[in-house]
Amino acid sequence: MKNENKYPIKAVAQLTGLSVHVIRAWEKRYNAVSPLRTDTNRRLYSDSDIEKLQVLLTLTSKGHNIGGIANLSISELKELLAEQPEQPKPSFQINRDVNKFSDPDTIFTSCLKSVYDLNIKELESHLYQASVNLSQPVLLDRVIVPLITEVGDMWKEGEIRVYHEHMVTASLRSFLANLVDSSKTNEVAPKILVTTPQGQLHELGALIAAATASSEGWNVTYLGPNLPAEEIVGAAKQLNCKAIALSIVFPMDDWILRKELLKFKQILPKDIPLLIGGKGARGYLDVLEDVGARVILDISNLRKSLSSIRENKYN
Amino acid sequence: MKNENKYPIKAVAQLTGLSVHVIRAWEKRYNAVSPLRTDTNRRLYSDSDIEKLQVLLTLTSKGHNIGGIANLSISELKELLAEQPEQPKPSFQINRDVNKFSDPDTIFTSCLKSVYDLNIKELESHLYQASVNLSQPVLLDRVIVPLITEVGDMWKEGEIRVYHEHMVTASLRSFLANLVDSSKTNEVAPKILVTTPQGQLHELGALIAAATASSEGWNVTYLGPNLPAEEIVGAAKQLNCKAIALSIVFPMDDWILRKELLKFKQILPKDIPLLIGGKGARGYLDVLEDVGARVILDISNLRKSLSSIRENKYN
DNA sequence: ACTTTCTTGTCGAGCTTTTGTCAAGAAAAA
DNA sequence: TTTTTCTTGACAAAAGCTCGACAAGAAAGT
Repeated sequence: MKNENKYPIKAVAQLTGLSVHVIRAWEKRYNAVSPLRTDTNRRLYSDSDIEKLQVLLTLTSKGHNIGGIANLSISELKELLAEQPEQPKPSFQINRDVNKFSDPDTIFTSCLKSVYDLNIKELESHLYQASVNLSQPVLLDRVIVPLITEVGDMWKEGEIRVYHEHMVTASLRSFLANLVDSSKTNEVAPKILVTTPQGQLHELGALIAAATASSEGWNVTYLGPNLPAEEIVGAAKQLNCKAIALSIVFPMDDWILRKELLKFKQILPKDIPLLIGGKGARGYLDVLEDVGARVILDISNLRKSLSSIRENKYN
Repeated sequence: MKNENKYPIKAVAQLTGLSVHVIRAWEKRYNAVSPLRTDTNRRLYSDSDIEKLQVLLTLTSKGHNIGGIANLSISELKELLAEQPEQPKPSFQINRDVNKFSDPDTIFTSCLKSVYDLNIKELESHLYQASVNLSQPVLLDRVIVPLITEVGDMWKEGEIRVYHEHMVTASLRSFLANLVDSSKTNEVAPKILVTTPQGQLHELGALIAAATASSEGWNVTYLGPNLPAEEIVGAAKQLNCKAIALSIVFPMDDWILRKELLKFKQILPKDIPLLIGGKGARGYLDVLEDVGARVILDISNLRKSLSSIRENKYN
């Protein structure tokens, strides 16, 4: 285990979106984390410290009070995160059509079945039902994201083939793109640029971010995947964007992406915050800290960051 | 026995959708649940508490009165759930008024202007107008294809930047995807698989093909770009497709693509015609002939091929 | 048909607990 | 020098608790 404790408190604040005051308060009052100290008493946070803080932030936004969960271990916290209190689902078939249209878990299961069956039309109709009957947060959190995760897992496990995954992607992509542009354009709304860095071909994460920002009232410009840093910054400048959101899903140790991300340090104006999310984001904590980006853990986190940016409270 | 009670009331409210007031009222008036209390009198709910509240909510929304069912046990409630079906689903259509912009060339020029101005919303609104006022063939032939060509040219000439092209692509992509799925599925219609071969990331051509096939009455399965030959054939077989359409735009002398295309010779069943179009197709005439593919030069060509396949006149 | 009663979601007042924020003064780093 | 960080103590907003009230709608009685 390579224990690299290297982040000063300000970097942690930058990455997580917490304020330095809160970080210290959580440590003092609840022993949430125990960062190492330098000889001169400065705190030095490790990657796992950051991860724990991030999970705590997520859970608090889900309604947990910090005092009650701060002293739990990371694994316990993740259990809480994963836990979706079960909707009643006995194995009887009668139950199926009771709340078929308004229960996110049921819809999710239906979608998954459509994927297995390679039935695109059915999948799309389920998604359409979902978009009518569920709020956008619920739709994203309980249906779309689990679906993407599950399909990704099945693909890794070899349970489905590449074309299954492509099919779902194509379908979800057009569905999510609709969620974005269906919201009305407000001319005074702040603009945000959403895309993925060069080399990152998977765009579902970016689309989810775009849909979220859109539902939060932002004026979203979605550029599709795989765009070089210079282009991203160029577009952001020209469009006068208030923020940039990127999604990274490919796992760590990709030095090309590392290099690509580092470019932002040179060319990104200080006043444009950079939000980076996606499964792969955590593998690049060091670089992200370097470029002053904020790591986004999940959707609620993204919402929070967006609204804080909007109110100019950004750090 | 674990630490079962872990949800504060706020989390329960978010999870169930009930307001905190209602949760407390149900407890006080009907003893619906009996959450534990912390030392400081805060409520802590268990998973089963949450489950019960969820069931109660479902039942009340179906007409049961809370006072009558709140004190039942979970198992009794679940029995109640296993009753009465339901199915209301009104659908309505909005009728747009006819617009004066019905000339394809005018619309095309407007679109191009929007691209120059980097005004995505305007572009999308023009496209929407076009889809309302023009027939699909005209829309594709006179607006979409010229637009893509023109943008591609501008990009080559250096008149626009990469992000411009991305922007247009993203916009067109979602627009075209809509054209595809908006057509109703006919169960007896022949199926066609549309995608691009591995290495080909540009998908607009494929989307145009998909939209065309769709308007020709085919049942289109669009798999997005960049799929290996084995997967393409695998999907076509599983879906029992009557044809496969691929789009190639990247120019010649790509030996990887050459190799990829040659694979089809081995694995493609004889009875599935392979249609290959796009700007790049010409660069691979030799290979395509070898695989027995049909080269598609333009949209009308595609239409013709599709209808001949449909009537089994192919070969 | 018209009251009267019951049911039930919502709200506010007053109080306590939790939690984010800040200031001040000192020390370390840049 | 200027910025960052540290600790401590304090403050105030947010959120939880109880009790009570109110109003719209359903049910029941006349």
